Amino acid sequence: MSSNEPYPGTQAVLRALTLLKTFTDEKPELNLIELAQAVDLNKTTAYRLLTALESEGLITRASESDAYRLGPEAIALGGRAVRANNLHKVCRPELERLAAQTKETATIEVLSDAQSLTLDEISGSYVVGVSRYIGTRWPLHATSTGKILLAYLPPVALDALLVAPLTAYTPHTITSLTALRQELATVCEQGYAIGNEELEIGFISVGAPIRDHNGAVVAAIGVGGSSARLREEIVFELIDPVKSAARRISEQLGYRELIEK
Amino acid sequence: MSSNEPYPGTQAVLRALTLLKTFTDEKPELNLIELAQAVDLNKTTAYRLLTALESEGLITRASESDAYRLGPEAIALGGRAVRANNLHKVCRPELERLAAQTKETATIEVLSDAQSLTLDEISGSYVVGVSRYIGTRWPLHATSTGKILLAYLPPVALDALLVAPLTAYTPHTITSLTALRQELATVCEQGYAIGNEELEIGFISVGAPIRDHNGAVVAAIGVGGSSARLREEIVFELIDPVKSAARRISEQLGYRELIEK
DNA sequence: TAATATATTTCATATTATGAAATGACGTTT
DNA sequence: AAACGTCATTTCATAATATGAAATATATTA
Repeated sequence: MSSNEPYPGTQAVLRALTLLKTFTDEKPELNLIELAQAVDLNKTTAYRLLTALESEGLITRASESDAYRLGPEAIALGGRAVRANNLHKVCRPELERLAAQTKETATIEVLSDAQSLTLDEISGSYVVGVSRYIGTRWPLHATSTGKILLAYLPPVALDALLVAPLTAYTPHTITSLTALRQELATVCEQGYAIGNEELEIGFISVGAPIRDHNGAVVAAIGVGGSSARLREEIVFELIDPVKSAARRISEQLGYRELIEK
Repeated sequence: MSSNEPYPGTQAVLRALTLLKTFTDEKPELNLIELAQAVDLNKTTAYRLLTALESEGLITRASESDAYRLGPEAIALGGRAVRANNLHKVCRPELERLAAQTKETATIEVLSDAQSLTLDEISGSYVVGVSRYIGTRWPLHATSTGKILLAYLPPVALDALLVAPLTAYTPHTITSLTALRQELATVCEQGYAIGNEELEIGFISVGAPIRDHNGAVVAAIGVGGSSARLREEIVFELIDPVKSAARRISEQLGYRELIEK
């Protein structure tokens, strides 16, 4: 079977899932017509699928307007998905330790869909809000953890992901493919990556690779915060804690560092 | 249309969603046969639906075994659902309902800056003015909602907030730290708090905890009014409505009460 | 090597999803 | 108050699509 032909007999399900994915942070509430247009479905069909999704709690409707939005069951599902990931279990205590130690926000990220997906997050003591970014995806070339995830990729996989143009989020974003490859080489050599206001002005972070028992890099751990606090010499103080946390997690995943040089 | 007959033309979608819900914290990894049996589906049908879910990233398979588990897209979906269902949106209709039902004034409050901050308010029919207190902060130890917010705090955080002296606003205000700790224990046990003219003579209220998808208490909901109306037996009639409203809001935030005893 | 257990594919069939059109609900304009 | 507009919802004839029994592939165990 060709790899991206839809599996036969799944049209309705695929359409329903596409509807679910239409809800974004930018447009979290949509009405029937908007949804039908966005996914190019007949209004009636969209309505029927939405009714099914609603009956199972995956979407709800604002009581006043009758706009649809993602529902409680989606939240519960996401929670179960996070907890099912055993990476999450192992990383939790290390994230807490890292956040406590540095007073900055610590996250673990995995590669998902050519982006960096935040699996878990602990806010540093400077921030009140909790886990605002779990489940969010970030561009790989503009974050410290993203660069980690890229840097250790096998060449073929890397080539597939490194395609121009690289969106410039700030004046610091690396936008040239050669410059990025250069940076990734440095990252590999150092064993950590720094994200210096490349995604957002005012945000600086440090990331390090998490390896499984085969030595494959399966995730990245990072800490970051406001550039107002993290002046250059302070950023450097984050490197060791992050690398140590990454090493301890990797060890728990069965990774044994090679002794030789 | 009868209310719990499935909407026609949605069999496949409903079956797919049922499959998704089969993954739990206790059994986060399932193989084809287990899944098919659990939801009483033909093996082939289950397989086809799973393939569709997998192709959209809602489920993945452990690379070694070929067991299914919830995938990254489920995490991403959950994240978006959390952000789309903020407290304010979810609470609004429940506040209105509570105010209509009890004819008293209903509010939601969150912890902010060692005080209880009124996020939203709906006046009951007995009160003339409307939402006079949105954005106001109240002492934690002298209100029903404040005591709720304290009662479920982790010990360390509680210790940081419980510092003498506790200002006496009325003769009923709890001013001893030990008495307050005692009261908070009772509140936890009961699942509601009563504020009996502790902030202001003539004002009585009942509060209950609102939990997010992690089970953490993130807000409190309360109703209250004049002690002239709310004689003891009437106050007790508020408890159930408030607790129910809190429970419904929590459910919408993705909280799933534990089933076990 | 055979046997077992599981995943995957095939394919004829009719059940089920589909969408055009009609209707309903509700607010806004004339 | 009537006419209009917008959007959600229902109806229903039709065929496209989901279905499941059976066959096959793949891996693991005896």
